[in-house]
Amino acid sequence: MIWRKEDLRSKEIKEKFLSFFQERGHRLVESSSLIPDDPTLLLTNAGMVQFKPYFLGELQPDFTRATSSQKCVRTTDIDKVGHTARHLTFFEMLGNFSFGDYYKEEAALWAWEFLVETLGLPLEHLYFSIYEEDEEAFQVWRDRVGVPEERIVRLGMEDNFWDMGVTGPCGPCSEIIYDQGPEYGCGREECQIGCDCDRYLELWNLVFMQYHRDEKGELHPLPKKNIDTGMGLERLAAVLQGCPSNFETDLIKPLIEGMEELAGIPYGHSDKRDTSLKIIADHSRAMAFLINDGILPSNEERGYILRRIIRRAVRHGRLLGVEEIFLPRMMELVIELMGEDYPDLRKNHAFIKSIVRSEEERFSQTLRAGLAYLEESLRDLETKGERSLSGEAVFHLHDTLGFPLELTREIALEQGFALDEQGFAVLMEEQRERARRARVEEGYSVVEKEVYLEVLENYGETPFDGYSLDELKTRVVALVEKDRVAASASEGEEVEVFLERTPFYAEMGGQVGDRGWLLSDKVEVLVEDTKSPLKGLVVHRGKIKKGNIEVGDEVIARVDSRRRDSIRRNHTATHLIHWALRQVLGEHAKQAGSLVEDARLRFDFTHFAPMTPEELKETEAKVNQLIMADLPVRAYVTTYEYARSIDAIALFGEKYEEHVRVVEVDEISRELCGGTHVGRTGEIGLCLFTSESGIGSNLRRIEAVTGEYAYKRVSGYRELLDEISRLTKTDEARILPRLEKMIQQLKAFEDELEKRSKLSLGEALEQLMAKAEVWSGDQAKVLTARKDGVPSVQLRDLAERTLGHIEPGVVAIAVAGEKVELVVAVSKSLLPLGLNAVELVREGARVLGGGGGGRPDMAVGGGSRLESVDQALRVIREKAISIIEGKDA
RNA sequence: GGGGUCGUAGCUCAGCGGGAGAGCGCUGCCUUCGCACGGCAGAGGUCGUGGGUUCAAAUCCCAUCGACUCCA
Repeated sequence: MIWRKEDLRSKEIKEKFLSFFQERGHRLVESSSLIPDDPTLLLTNAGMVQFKPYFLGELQPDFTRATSSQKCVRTTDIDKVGHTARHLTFFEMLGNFSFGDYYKEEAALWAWEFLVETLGLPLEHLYFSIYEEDEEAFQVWRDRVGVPEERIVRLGMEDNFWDMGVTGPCGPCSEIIYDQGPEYGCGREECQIGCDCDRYLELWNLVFMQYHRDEKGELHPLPKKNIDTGMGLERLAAVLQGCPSNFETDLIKPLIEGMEELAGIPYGHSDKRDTSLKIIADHSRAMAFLINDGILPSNEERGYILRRIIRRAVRHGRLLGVEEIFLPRMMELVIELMGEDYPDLRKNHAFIKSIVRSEEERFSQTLRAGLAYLEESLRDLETKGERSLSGEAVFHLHDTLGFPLELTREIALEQGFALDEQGFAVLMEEQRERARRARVEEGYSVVEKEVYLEVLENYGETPFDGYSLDELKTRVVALVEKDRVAASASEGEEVEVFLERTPFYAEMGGQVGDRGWLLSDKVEVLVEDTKSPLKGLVVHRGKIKKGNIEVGDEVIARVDSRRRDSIRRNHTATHLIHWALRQVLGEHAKQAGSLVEDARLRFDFTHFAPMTPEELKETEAKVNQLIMADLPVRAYVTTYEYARSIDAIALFGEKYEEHVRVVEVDEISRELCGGTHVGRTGEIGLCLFTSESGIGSNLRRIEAVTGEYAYKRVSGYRELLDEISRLTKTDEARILPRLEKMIQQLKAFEDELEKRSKLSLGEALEQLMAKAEVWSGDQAKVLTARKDGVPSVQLRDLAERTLGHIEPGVVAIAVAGEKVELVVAVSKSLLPLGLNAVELVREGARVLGGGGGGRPDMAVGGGSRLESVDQALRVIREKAISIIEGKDA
């Protein structure tokens, strides 16, 4: 039976929850972006994600209790969405958190108070699960909260022990479960709490973080214990609103209704159709929020998750018989429904719709191409009398054409074909294996890592002074040669040098490592690259040009400052480009990677279409305006918290320390960045874009040059122009009309030439007839001739026309130039005699040391033995005559 | 990061070592009061780009650029 208190709108539920915990000393923290700061996570999939650094002890919050309603996307159970009452890809997670503050007792008491006393959930529907070994939790629930013993259930590691991965904080958890009644169950006898069906709904999970698990898997008690709880808003709303599933709540129902109208299909009449409606409603929410947070459909990482969600939704739209583009309409509904709580949605409204539309259109294309291939394959099978589509074909559809497996299966079955899904699975696994193998080969080898670790442990981190200095006096603290620690190294050897402190910038954040020299009275080392294999450790790789080096030596470390200056220019220019792109294209144009070298820079960013020439021009112009404005560039170190509060651009997916470096260009651009920069933008001189290209769907790349490299380029252009105007014998301003005219003339000449060559073909024919050898039999003639200077494209024509003069007969013409070309034409009427142009031309070509081929009535060939032309013609002639006579006789 | 497929006329594509083609679209003419349909004629191509192999490359090989797609 469905218990129902009153219709509590989900908005009110959320407010009640948040104010409940605010009243109990919790800081209200806003939902963070779906793109987490944490590089180990693709998406924000739980309420605690933004608090993870606090739990790990990496950052200290200025509060110890927090509460939030966090938007989350979770796709691990995407296949279950629409089939169960409770699975969603997008949901809002209500949570309260304690960072070393209160623990189990308060967490449990408040949870009870909120559910039972504030919301009035009836006890007879509630169960409390605990980790089987967690006596403390048992006592809290029974003795402190007053839960009857029979409503407390003990579950194992699988269900009630929580961790963040292999190592790190972890602990038992306790779930509050809502029993929806047997009619929601699977009906099996063994159905009980923990069952996979919809009867026992896990409503609220309280995690008691009390251990730290080390690399060996051992548990150590944490000095400061934490609480992390999470309750799905949709599930709670479903319970409170008396809904059989999440989909009937006021959070989702309007979307289902919208889709009912779009498809003209009523909800609640067919399980299959209901599933599609549910999937579309759920996925619509997810895609709107993902795009809203700046993710674009792509073929990798989070963009790929978004793409899959959109495509699944489209697919189910088609299943419901909606053939036209419908997702943009769904986006409107999502925004209408949730825009009040998430005002960004309204702001990005047009953008979200356009992205969804273009992805839906693109997918329609994919479907069409796949369908064509599939139907053809099935027809082939039909004619061969087979009834099963091969694993290769299914894989090809999926892998290359992006055609979903379920769709292949469905269409094949419809037409009475089976498919080899096992074969498909094998191929799929191979592909996965390939990708995994390729992944391991990155980074430093184990041996290298160990050496570096040894150095780091013995000598500590290398302080970097390169922001202000290009040169300083320092001491060699360690040397590594051929992956082994060494005490000294001598002339001619490759060596890795570790210094007490250094002005050399190690490759990081897309900026290449510095080059330069290590100098003293006794040694000269050319540093070819600088890297940082371990955090804080700088290794100078180079070659000893002169003398010997020893640990303990005093050296002057001097960076190649001309190269460094070029790098500075490019790095600051990169920030300017990032800013300008966002101005011109919109906020969605985010950095997706960059490379800063001395000779050029490369900037990758998210954008959904190739940039137009106008956009490129405008962006480049904006960058150069900033350069001419000669703005000051400042860099300073501050706390991560503060940097975020002033909206410094951080790269998503990067991990930041508590203290971060901020690089500002005047009041315009502000980014977290560890790189080296110019002091004022004017130093960049000039920034020229050299290319814009696509590097994946919705990923673009701009390459540019600055400073002396830009100057060199411009001066190269000028030389090119000079050269062109010299060649075209005109001045710069008139080059274009001049060239247009020349091209026009050329075209006219070509047309004229073709006309004339048709005429001259007649001439050639006459000349050829004049010196041709003609053999006349009763039934046919054989003509052979050599006629040099005929272009290959006309040779066939000439042969055909010659044949016209002697019909019926055989014509063989040879053209000698650099090589010899041969053509043989045979009247079609003579083919029954056994004459074959291909055979004849091959006989001749063999003499010339070549080969040939074609059709029985017209064949070409050739060879390189110029001296044998006459012999080749003779061979063909004799062969042809003998066949004709042979048949005559 | 690792794979796969595709780049041929304005569009959709066939051809996959020896004549660069089809359908739609376009232009003109015939038919019609006019349009659609139909008939006839025609324009339109560096076969993505650059190398190589070959007597011969749209076709095979390599590189490169672009589009699509799967896996991580």
